[in-house]
Amino acid sequence: MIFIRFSIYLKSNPPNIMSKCEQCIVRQFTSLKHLSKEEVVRMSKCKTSKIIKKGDVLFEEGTPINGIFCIKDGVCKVSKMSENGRNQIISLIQRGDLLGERSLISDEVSNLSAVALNDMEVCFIPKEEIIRDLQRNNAFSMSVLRDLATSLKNADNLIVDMAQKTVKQRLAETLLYLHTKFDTNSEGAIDIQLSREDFSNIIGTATESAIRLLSEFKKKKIIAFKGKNIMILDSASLEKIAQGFHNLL
Amino acid sequence: MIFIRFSIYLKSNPPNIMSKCEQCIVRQFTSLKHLSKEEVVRMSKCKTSKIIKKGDVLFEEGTPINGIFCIKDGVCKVSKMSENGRNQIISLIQRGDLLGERSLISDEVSNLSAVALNDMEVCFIPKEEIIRDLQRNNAFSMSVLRDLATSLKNADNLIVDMAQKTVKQRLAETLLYLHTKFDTNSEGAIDIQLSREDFSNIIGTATESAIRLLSEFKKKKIIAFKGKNIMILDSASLEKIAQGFHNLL
DNA sequence: TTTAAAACATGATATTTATCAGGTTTTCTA
DNA sequence: TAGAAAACCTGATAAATATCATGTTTTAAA
Repeated sequence: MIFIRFSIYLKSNPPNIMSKCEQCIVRQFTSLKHLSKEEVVRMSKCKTSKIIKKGDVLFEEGTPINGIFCIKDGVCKVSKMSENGRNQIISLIQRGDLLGERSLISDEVSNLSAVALNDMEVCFIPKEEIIRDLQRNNAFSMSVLRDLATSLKNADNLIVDMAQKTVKQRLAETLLYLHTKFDTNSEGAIDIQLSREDFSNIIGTATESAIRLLSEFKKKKIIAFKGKNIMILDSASLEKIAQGFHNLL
Repeated sequence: MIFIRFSIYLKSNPPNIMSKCEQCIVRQFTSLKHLSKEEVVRMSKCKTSKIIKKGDVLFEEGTPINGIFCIKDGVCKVSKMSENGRNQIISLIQRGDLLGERSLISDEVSNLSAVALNDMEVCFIPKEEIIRDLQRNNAFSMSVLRDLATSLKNADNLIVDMAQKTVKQRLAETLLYLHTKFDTNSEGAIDIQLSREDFSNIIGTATESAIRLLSEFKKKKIIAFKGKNIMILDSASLEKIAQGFHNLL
């Protein structure tokens, strides 16, 4: 058992931290795949790799980022403080995602914070390098344009959900989203650990409300807890709840 | 009096509908200002101008747009249907804004609907033309990239507000936003007409709740109604309310 | 100009959600 | 490994908001 775990660890977390971008598989999942061979070599030379521990901050709202992060492994939550003093999680970012494009393009301090949800391996590419590539490589800038367009579409959907749906609907929606976005672990549970407070910060509610609703879903056998992870037992019910059929359950 | 009105009409609504992009002032407010002389001439030849009456639809959620709109005059509301069957207004678009970039870039049907709030004058530039310019003119594509980045930042802010703020806070926020975004008319009121239902669709609440809160603000002399338009009397109070100081008022 | 429809308004009530207050369990750290 | 801190949980209550019902005013259309 330990042996199996170890082999999985090796697979998703290659210890070769300072590997070159030329050979990096993760790059192929991102807009960076449109860079030319020379551009990749240049990038590889100026990039830095970092290990970020669970709970550590990648960057903080109001501070300059000065580059973009390419996520090689792990997951982080991206959030923003509300004037009410509560944190709102805007998105979850994982392996194969880029992070920080927006601030780089607008040349502004970050409007968001990013905190690791588990141990992460990320590469940081300095601003000048990316700006240079954006200005010279049209395939690359078009790809970034498409990424931003997708983010904007997702943001629009989130606005509507936040404005119109009940807390219960939003929780159901979130669970379904996690189910599709993240892998399933050996126990059949979603392979991401979110605290009850994280859940409340995703759906925009009081922590107690998130706890109560999760308990309710558990009692109704819609979800189950496998340690700190959640397993979806009845996604059909979750879909109905997300669409607003509360009373039928 | 009629004469004065007529002269204002001429100023903001030049009857020369089919004017050339080369001479169009509005183009200078948009990313289209980065196009070369030749590109502008090409665009001018393939663009179409339209008059859109108050209440008319520019495009509908789920349908292809096949180009972008450049707003020469008037205002429209951009909204999306929630699964709950209620409409959520995502943004208000006015003179000098472009509309439809996102769908064009992602090559998808629109995720949003746009409806005129007053009589509008818009130009429509077909997709092929814009895509061509995006691919060849880097200053232009970088500018569109910055536009999308700004939209994304605004969307993030809206998500947080919708998720964390009360309906009263959101209404105060909306009124302040309208005050900064739109001009003031001759009576000192905000020069845009939104129905109570529009307000409820902006802040994401029941129409009755929007009505009640607007009445409350009126009773407390924070706003006043000038016909169908709203005048801000006490923006300091609105700011406090938006930040969550409800009970002090 | 009359009439129908839409928009606006308000009260009563039900539902949803937050807050407060008090617990238990788990996790971290000295 | 003990003790502290964090996370989790539950009940009681208050506050915010939606819903329903009903009436008035304004707008648009015949």
